[in-house]
Amino acid sequence: MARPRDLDTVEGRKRYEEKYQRILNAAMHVFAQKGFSESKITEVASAAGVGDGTIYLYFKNKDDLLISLFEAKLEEINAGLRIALADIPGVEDRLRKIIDFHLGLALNNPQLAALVTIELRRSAKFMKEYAKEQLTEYLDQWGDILEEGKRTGRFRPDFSTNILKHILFGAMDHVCGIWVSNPNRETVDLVEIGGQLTDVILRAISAES
Amino acid sequence: MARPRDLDTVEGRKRYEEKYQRILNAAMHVFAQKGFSESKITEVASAAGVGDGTIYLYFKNKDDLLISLFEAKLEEINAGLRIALADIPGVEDRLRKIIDFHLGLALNNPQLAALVTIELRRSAKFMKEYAKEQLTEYLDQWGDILEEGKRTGRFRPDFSTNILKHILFGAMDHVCGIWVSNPNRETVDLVEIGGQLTDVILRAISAES
Amino acid sequence: MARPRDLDTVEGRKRYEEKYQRILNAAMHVFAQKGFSESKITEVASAAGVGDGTIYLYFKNKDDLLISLFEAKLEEINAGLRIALADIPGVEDRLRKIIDFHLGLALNNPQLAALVTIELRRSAKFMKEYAKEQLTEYLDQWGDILEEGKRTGRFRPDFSTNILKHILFGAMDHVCGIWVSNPNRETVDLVEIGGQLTDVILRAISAES
Amino acid sequence: MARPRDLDTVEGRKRYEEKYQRILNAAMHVFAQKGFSESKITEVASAAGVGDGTIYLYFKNKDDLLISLFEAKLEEINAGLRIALADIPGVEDRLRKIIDFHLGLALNNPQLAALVTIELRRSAKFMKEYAKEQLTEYLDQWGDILEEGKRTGRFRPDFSTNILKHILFGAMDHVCGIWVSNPNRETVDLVEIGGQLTDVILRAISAES
DNA sequence: TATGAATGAGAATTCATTCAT
DNA sequence: TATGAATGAATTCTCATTCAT
Repeated sequence: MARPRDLDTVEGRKRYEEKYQRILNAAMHVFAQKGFSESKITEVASAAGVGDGTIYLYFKNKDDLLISLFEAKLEEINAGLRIALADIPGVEDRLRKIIDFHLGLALNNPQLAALVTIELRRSAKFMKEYAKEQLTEYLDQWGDILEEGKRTGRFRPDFSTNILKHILFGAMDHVCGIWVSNPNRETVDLVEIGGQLTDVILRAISAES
Repeated sequence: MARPRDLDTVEGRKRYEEKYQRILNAAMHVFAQKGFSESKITEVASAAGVGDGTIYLYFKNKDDLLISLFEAKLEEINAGLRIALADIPGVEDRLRKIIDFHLGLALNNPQLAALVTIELRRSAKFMKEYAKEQLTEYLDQWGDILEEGKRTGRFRPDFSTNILKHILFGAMDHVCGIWVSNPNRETVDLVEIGGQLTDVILRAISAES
Repeated sequence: MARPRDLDTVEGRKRYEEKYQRILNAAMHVFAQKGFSESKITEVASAAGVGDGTIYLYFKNKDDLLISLFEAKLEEINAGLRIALADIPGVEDRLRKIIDFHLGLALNNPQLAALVTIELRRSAKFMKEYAKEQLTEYLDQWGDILEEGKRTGRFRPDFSTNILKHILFGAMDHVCGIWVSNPNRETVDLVEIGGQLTDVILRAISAES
Repeated sequence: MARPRDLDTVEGRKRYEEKYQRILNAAMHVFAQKGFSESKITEVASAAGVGDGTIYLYFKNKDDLLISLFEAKLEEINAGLRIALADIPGVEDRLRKIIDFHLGLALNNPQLAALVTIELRRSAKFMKEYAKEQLTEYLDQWGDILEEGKRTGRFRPDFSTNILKHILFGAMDHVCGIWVSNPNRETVDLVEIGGQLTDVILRAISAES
């Protein structure tokens, strides 16, 4: 692999970035479609409109392509969530928002959602070395809300933030996974699901009961 | 593949069954360890203490081995759950039991839990064609309890059984997945998690709040 | 391979011979159907109604099965031809007879004819080491007639017996091969072919022209 | 198999064609030597001086290699025969030429002759689906001469063109086959054989006898 | 003798990766 | 930089042969 060398010119960096993203997007589509190990580099290359060899100018190998894909997308998602939550005051509303945001991810990019739910788990290696950091940050944003709710007395103090954030995430992840892998996706109502989940969780943790 | 022909003698059927299970168990260990597509038939064979070719006397191909593994184990699990719930009267206790049962699966056979959480999702093909039936039955046992709780007035009537069973299952599945893939497994307390989850869910759906 | 040991009892020899022939016939059918290298020992065994291993009590290996098949059948054919020609006086009639006999082979046992035309050539090894002797004897019976015709003045003296017998055999062999491999065998008239060939050859070599 | 994509540049097409022929020739040698089913792809690859995988860039699989080999060579032969007969006026001379041509094929390329005589018959599949067309065209060129001889009154009208062309071809094919598979090839005189065959056939079908 | 389950050497084929252009 | 033809290691699966029963 030889990373392009004219990265110091603005021109060059832009061209580099553009193709890098193009490959990443192609990989996302192909991997989501057939699964990582059934996907061929050639398929990704032709989906990206580049030569097979070009992939190796931008990524170390096939594994690195998957890793980079997760890194980039998860980072994007984390940033997105941070922005989405930025100006929402109440913890209940923040919780509502975070649930909507997660469901929105699946709605807007089922390809990526499918990849994350299915392939991210595939390899403990990826899980541990690369994606974990980003995933942890994502989960922490959930945890922060729960923590804040406890602190402000809006949420009951007697549950483990750490455990509950996983419970919440797992519930959403599974529900999205079902939706994503469902061929007649239209008939299932993600919004309804979001409402139910919000109700359940608020009823369970609200202090005023 | 030439299924052995002396299945009509009791002797023969026993020997067949014994080796079939031996291979299935070996597959479970190997697949759980390295993931399906990273596992080699040779590895499964030598783990089972048989020749490579022998695998093909019992299974059509590598895919069939995975499918058969899921079919057999999920069936076993469903039967186990049915028995476990058989003589428990109250819905709250039944719910408690079902959560314990699921966590117990992970505790008693992390190998299998890892396989189910990770590899079962791998291929929509498997998901849809083979395992779905068994998975549906498993989820239905969850749904039945929720339904019964509503009917008997113990649970609130205003939640969707169908959605909640997925939420519940997803939460547990994720939490088990985390635990299973966690190298320092000992330090995380699955029982504590089970307790928290039960509390949360009962608080959310109990009618008397 | 352990040739049966009770071959000294009449009883035993008969049983041995019977099964030997049974396997040989099964092999003929199977080999003729799918070709030698596409045929599996299991197929021959089940066609013969014996176990796979039993084949190896009667034949050294798969190659030996083919060799033995050719040896047995060609020997049978040679003997048959010798008898057929035994009491025919004139060389013209003998030539006519030999042509009829060859075509009759194809007519009566297309399976074998297909095998001989196709598989006998396959391996120079078989050709040279085993079948050649029998084939040579067969061809010699053709040569003998031509020789005798020359000697008695019925046939022209100016052709090479050795070459002509090959030409004759080749012509017949090919024509039979076409017929054998022809799916709508019925519509082609082997008898007509025999007549034409006889006419041509007699016109070419008769002395009285 | 991924057929090279730069076939639109003259450069590329030439390089492709060159390697395609190189592999085809290597296959001819190897297949002729050991027979198709005894030949390994690795052997063909190393005989062609390419990697194993390269074969699969040019041919779909091992069978396709054999089929393509026959298609290419038979086409070449048909074209050659057409040219050879182009400017020969008399039917007797044309018949002589066609016999010489066929024997010349064996003389000049015993490898190919061996393949055609032995392996082309191997599989009825190949025979019927692929090679038949080319073989038919070849035989038709024989038939055309016989037909023309009848029409012009040079040949007797009382034989079946259709049958005789097969008789002729069979005779030559067999004789070539013997020669090809004969280790001490030098001692047998193909030219002498050609002369004898021509004499016999002309004596048999000429009208002026 | 007869069996057929077990074996494992062997072969075709795939595909990530390289590298000459 | 970009390409895609070439590679060959690696893997699945087959099937002739063996051997315990």
